[in-house]
Amino acid sequence: MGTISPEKICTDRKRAIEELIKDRARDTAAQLQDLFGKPTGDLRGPEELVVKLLTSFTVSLSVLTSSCRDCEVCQIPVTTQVGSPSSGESSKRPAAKDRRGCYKRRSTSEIRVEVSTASEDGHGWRKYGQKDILNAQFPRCYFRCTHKHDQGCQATKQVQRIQEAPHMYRTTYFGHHTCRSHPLNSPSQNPLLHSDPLEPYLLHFEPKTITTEKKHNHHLYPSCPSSVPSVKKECGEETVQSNNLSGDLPVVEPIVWPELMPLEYSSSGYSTASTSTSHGFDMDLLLESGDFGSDFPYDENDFPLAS
DNA sequence: GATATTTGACCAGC
DNA sequence: GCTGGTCAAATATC
Repeated sequence: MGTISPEKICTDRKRAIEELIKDRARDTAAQLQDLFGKPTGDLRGPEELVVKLLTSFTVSLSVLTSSCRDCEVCQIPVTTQVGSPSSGESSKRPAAKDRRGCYKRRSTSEIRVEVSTASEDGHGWRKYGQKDILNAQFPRCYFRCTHKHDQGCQATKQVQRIQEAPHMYRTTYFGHHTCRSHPLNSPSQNPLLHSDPLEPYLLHFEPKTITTEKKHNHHLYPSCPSSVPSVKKECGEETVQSNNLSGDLPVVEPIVWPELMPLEYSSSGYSTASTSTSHGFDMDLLLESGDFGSDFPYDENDFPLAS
């Protein structure tokens, strides 16, 4: 009988990782968790099972990714160098009358994927596009760093609502911030920027302290609230950082958008619906190291910002 | 008036 | 040829 080649093993492992990472098992568990949305301190029955399930995913991912870390096949997190630092979008523009669409498409840059329920990452993002994606129910929004021009920051991100879990958003970060728009951008100051590549795979459960001061973003910027609050602020003055993934970080202002939690939140606070407690699990799956946050590519009526 | 968002157009890659 | 990513003019908001 033939033996299974290492490549085959790695391929299978990769598939397993993808199954865990992508929309299926993890999001299903997340949906279950969301259905329960119970406080952290009193887990019983189904709620506890959900937490255990999510924890199992975390452990599985860690095992799978650690067992073959150096294999190319298993390199789910794509962290390759860009061919040239001069690969700016304007480096290869033809002298056309209309430069629209004339750009240098990013080849492969540092990619980080995050799935979270809400909030932002403290960076200033400017939306530069939106596309309807084939076979996707929701459009994909494209953001670039606000400091792209003034500081040459090449960080971009894509935000897309997860079809199977509409209350969650998949944020894909490309590149990293070279601007100084946020103190947490520094690994030494950001406990999330672990040196261990496995750390980002952890599912983060955190007690979310709900405040009622979440109006300003949503009301001022109903379309893409998370992309905006910090836009007009100077570097280092970011104060809104709701997607706090670590208990070490101060919860400045947890943001829960009404459309995300329609049964729980009202303008005056939270009702006593099933997930209305002042504490709840905020599951964030960091699939790659580094940044964190997501966006809300929907308007105040919860309609996709499609054309 | 300045800045951000929307949206159609264009191009790269498959 | 199709799809996704980006640009930039038009528009909206502050």
